[in-house]
Amino acid sequence: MITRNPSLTDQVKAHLKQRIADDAFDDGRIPPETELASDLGVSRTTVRDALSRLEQEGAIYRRQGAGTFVNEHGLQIKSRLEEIWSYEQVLEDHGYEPSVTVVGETIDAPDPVTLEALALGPDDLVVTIEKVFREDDEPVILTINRIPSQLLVDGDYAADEATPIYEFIERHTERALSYYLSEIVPVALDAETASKLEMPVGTPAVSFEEVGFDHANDPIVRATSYFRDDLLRFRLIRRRS
Amino acid sequence: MITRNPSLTDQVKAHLKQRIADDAFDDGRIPPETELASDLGVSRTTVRDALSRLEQEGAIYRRQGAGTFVNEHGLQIKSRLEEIWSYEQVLEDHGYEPSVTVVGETIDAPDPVTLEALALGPDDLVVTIEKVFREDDEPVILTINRIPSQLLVDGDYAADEATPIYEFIERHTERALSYYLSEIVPVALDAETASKLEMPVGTPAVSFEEVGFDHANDPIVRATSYFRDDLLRFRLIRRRS
DNA sequence: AAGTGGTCTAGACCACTAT
DNA sequence: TAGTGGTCTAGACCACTTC
Repeated sequence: MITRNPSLTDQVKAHLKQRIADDAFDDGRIPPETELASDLGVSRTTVRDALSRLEQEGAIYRRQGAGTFVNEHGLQIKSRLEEIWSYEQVLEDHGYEPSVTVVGETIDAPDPVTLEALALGPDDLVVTIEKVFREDDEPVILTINRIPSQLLVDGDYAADEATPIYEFIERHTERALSYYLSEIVPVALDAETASKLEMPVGTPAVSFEEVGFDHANDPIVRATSYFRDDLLRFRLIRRRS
Repeated sequence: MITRNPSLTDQVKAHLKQRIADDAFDDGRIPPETELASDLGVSRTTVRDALSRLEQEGAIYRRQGAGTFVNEHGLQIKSRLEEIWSYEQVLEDHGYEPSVTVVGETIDAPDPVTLEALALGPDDLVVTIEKVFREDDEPVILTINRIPSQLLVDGDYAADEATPIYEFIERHTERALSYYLSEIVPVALDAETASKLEMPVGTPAVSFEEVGFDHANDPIVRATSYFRDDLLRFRLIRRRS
């Protein structure tokens, strides 16, 4: 059944992804774009948009003049770094069934980095929410989210703090997350973080330092996250720009 | 002067990028797509392709119904993680003038990880090239590249080892790099690596473990890289997929 | 209501690969 | 030479924001 929303491109992409997963293409060869277009009853442009996105994800590769092929190496990529939107989803993509625990919640004056990153005034307060994501009782991710308290128009947000942060923001503020600007920072786990992740103090870890912006391009959240490298490793594809 | 190659899309993208850098748009507002199209004498599709790529890079943001705007926060991104192609370019993007030193070159039997990653046979050998990238005498990056010796058809490659690896491969093999599949791995610098990067032993660092594939999707190089976090930090944009 | 970006079409022509 | 993916066009219609 072909409808709008999700877009035709998204439907074509999902369809092809399914057929790739089912190993439905002989020799890993995907049919020509014109054939896909007429088979699916859409324009070649729509097919090409879907194929471009699958290529970006590493699911296929294309060779001009030769054809389009399944990329068996791309299957290693469970979640693409630049498309991460919630850590719940990341863990699910890795085959985990995550549980989330709120391990801390405070309202305080912001630290200097947060004050600067969120462009706050001297008297503004921030709500800090600290969460641990676990798989089978093993902690995998620790996140610290800081949101200006003035944005939380709905005072009754405490019960909702375990929901994914983008959803929490949509529910309890009048903003919505558009994108994150992230830094990849290497750390040795300090005593407090190590204990929360149940790892030895000093274990090398990757952390993300990021600021989330809304649709008007205003900063609305600063997040810091730590990851257990033994349980979760980030992969990505790099191409010539 | 409008020609093909670079493509129209690339020319439009470069043109707009320049105007953004020159701060030529009042209030950060970029003209409507239809206006850009007629001004530049190209179709709206071409303009939209260019704008989409600039949005991906974080240079602009778009709001349906409202318009297209310069993203002042995007200027923080010197080089996008998923578009890195040579570390020379990364350092130049950060305003450095890098110099490259080959600090080691061997031909040996591959270690087990390399053997597996490059799908080698038991008797195959690999050429290992180790390089340090410096800025103003400070080491910033250490890379180790491993290439099957059988691919190096040209025996006289030794003098070329300081050139960027993708160029080295194009010159001295019959293959060309198409993309890398990369893992982000946290490490504490061991004695040898620390000494090459002139940092204390045990310093936390980000490293990349990656395999490069050619246009036929065969693995042709395995690379491991270490970065000085105090001199070079990777940034990226994360969006909803 | 007017104007913006988002999606989709049908078709042309080019560049490259296979045979 | 035939067939593939790559680029580009002109235009239609939709969804959303702004006034």
